Amino acid sequence: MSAVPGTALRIGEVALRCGVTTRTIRYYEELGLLGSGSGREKGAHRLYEEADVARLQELIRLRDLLGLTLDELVELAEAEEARAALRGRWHEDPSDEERVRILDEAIVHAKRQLALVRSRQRNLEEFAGELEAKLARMRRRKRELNR
Amino acid sequence: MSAVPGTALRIGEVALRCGVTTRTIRYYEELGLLGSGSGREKGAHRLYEEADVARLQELIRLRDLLGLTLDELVELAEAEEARAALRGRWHEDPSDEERVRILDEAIVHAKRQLALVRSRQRNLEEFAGELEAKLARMRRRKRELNR
DNA sequence: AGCTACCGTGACGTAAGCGTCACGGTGGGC
DNA sequence: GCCCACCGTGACGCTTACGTCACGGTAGCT
Repeated sequence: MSAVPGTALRIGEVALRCGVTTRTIRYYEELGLLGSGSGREKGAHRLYEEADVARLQELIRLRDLLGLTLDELVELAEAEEARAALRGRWHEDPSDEERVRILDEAIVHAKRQLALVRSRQRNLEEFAGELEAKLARMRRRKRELNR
Repeated sequence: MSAVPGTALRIGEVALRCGVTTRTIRYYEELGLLGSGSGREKGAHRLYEEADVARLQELIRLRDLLGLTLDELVELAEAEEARAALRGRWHEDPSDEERVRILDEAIVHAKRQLALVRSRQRNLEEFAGELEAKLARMRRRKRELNR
């Protein structure tokens, strides 16, 4: 939500790009999932940039592909924000040990998400396998009929 | 729901095995997803067999892995029941042409489900790919720090 | 300044998917 | 026959994830 000029999107645009409604975006902000970031004057329009769109799209993917609830997304986002706070210190205090620690945390986080995705993939593969087997059985029976 | 003796389970057992509550099972029956099958006397306990457990587990998988709504499951089940009605005619009227038609319908159905699963797998693979890339970037930066 | 299209902020509404009583009935072991 | 654990049947409750007004404000264009 920092003020990078030239990439200012209004809520309607963001909603369109992400395939959700503006209501959803405001709701997610209310839950603490999205910006609300650097205080905007009361009544003023929300402004977003590309990074925010990417963020929202990732949230939607976690929701739709992995079936995470919004509460689970909030937990996840809280962990991310803790790391974002660390990232803030990245530029101020460039101690290399500190940087390695920050990276390590981020890596652990990404690995956890990846593990979730992989697990879901395995479940789907098992399911697919059973469906293939069923299909094979039916096709065999059909061939036997055609003889 | 046919009367195969020796495999009679009560609702609580089924719930336990499938990781749901009895309420869920009754609700699914109310929606037409499960037996209610060959009329049971009013007030009598529901009885299930292994096939019913398998059926419920498949429904739960479709719900959890693919995120289908119960309405979508109902549509799916209605199509299945139409085919089950056909299967009834399988043994009465063993015309080979009829059997091929029945098999063809079942095959189309299984293919549709499989396509759904494959599509979901592709989406997950894309997601996993992005996560891997992110991980690789972070690991590279970490190595650069350790030099 | 005025027009138009979009936006912000409550606040109430709603559909899905069960949870949770209350109350009476079932059924299998002793 | 009795007991105890489980079940059936309503019926109302609840949470999640937004939908849907109403009403006033904003901002870019002219």
